[in-house]
Amino acid sequence: MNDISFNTRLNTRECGGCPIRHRAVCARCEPNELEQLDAIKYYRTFEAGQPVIWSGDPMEFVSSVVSGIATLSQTMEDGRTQMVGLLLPSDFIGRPGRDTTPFDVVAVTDLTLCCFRKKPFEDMMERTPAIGTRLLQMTLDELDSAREWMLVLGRKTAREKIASLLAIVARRDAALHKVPPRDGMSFELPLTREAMADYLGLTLETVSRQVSALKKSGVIKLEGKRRVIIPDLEALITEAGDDMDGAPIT
Amino acid sequence: MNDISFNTRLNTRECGGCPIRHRAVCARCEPNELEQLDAIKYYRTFEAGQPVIWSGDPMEFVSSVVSGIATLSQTMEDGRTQMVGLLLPSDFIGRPGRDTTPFDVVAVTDLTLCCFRKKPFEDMMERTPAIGTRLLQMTLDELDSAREWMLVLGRKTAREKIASLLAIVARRDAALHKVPPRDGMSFELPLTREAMADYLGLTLETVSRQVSALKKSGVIKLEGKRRVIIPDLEALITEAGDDMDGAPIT
DNA sequence: ATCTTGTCTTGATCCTGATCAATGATGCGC
DNA sequence: GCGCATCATTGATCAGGATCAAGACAAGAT
Repeated sequence: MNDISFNTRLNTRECGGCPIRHRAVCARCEPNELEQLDAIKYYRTFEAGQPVIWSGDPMEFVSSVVSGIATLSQTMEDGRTQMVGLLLPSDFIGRPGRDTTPFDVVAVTDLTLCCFRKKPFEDMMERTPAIGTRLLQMTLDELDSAREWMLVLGRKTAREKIASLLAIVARRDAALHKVPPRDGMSFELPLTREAMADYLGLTLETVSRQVSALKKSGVIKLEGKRRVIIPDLEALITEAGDDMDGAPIT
Repeated sequence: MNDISFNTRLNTRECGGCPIRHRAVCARCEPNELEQLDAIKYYRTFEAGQPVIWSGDPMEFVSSVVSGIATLSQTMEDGRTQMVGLLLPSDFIGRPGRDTTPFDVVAVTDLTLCCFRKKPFEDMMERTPAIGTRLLQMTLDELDSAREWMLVLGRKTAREKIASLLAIVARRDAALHKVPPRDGMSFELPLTREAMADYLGLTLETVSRQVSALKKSGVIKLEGKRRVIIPDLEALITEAGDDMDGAPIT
């Protein structure tokens, strides 16, 4: 793959799963009926670790993740925290119709968001029902994911939880590169042990132990601390306590 | 309150939170632009304990709960079960745009659903964007609730989980009767200990013990096994580990 | 080269909630 | 009334994961 084709792909790729299917980067693409939105859209970048918005803040924009990873989480007064969503490229952030943000959003890696000021976006939704329809589909998918995660949090063992997380990240990573997940695939795990613990309702020590245990039993291999290799995808999914069906490739 | 006024209220009340704000029972009400839906809507009743639909079944209708209570749940192959939603009157069941049902729906009490065949409902959604908008709002609310529940499942102790469940049912019960929740309120807990356990990711023994413990410390009172009295709402919410804000009255 | 700092691993011990088991209520059919 | 089924309570014991604590490892900073 040479530079030109790479750049071409980059420049013309769609803005992730943004409900408005505009182009993310290239200004030279063929016009479409939604280009008016260019007037109200802008990009914001955040460094790894930076908060994007806090729970309770006024919601001034909605956005979609262009690159990088963010987390959606809640914290109790005594400091216990639970991650409630992992935002990968193509995920949507925000709630048309609400004024305040319900959860904390934090950039895990360097992060680029494609933002729309909220009011113009809502006006646009009214004029273009297709946006609402698409947003409804995305929201329904997220609701299914959240509910599937409730099974993980409520009923799975620590080992199953880790395997579930790895299986999900593997699937999403594959989907991001538009290839089916396969045996032997590898991916960079974007989360620290602590972030994994927050996601899974565990402590970081337990996460570390169970990751080691999965490595020892050959279900996963590690390159360094973060790159994970999945020699046998079905084995991983079995460890997660899932069967092969279910689990859409989201 | 005499019989006539009671019947009048009953006959003209809206069909819960159904995205289509038609009248639930009365055929004599003033016509509105959505009455065409009467042609595609019908009612179904289920006895307590009956399944409404199983995960994976083809989805032939969408519906809204008119009366009674249903649960939305998932089960693993080995039998571990996690409830992922509690469907009270006004809740919507179904997924426009999807063909199969993602979770099991079971009637907990006797249940009446107001159903719409799925295809005509989808057509209607296309012609009437307001329905989609309303459905989007409802779905976003459900997503928030699901995410709040993830904190309960992932990070709260057994005692806090029980208190959280009681607080939620108390709030929803109050909302259903259109009164604010208040100290001294009481409600019929519609769930068995086992169903509570499935909702909270606990065993029924632990539920029983913690309910007893909350009773012993005076946070709740019981009349029989099922009727719960909340002498001090704030105390209950404190036991749940929440602060007073958050928690919309849904 | 050494010191920091952040991240991860591993060990020892404790405690919450699961599991196994027995016993009480309550309601229902006859 | 009695037997039976369902649901709930309570007790004894166990185990999975939390907690507390010590070190390992890598990447920068000085």
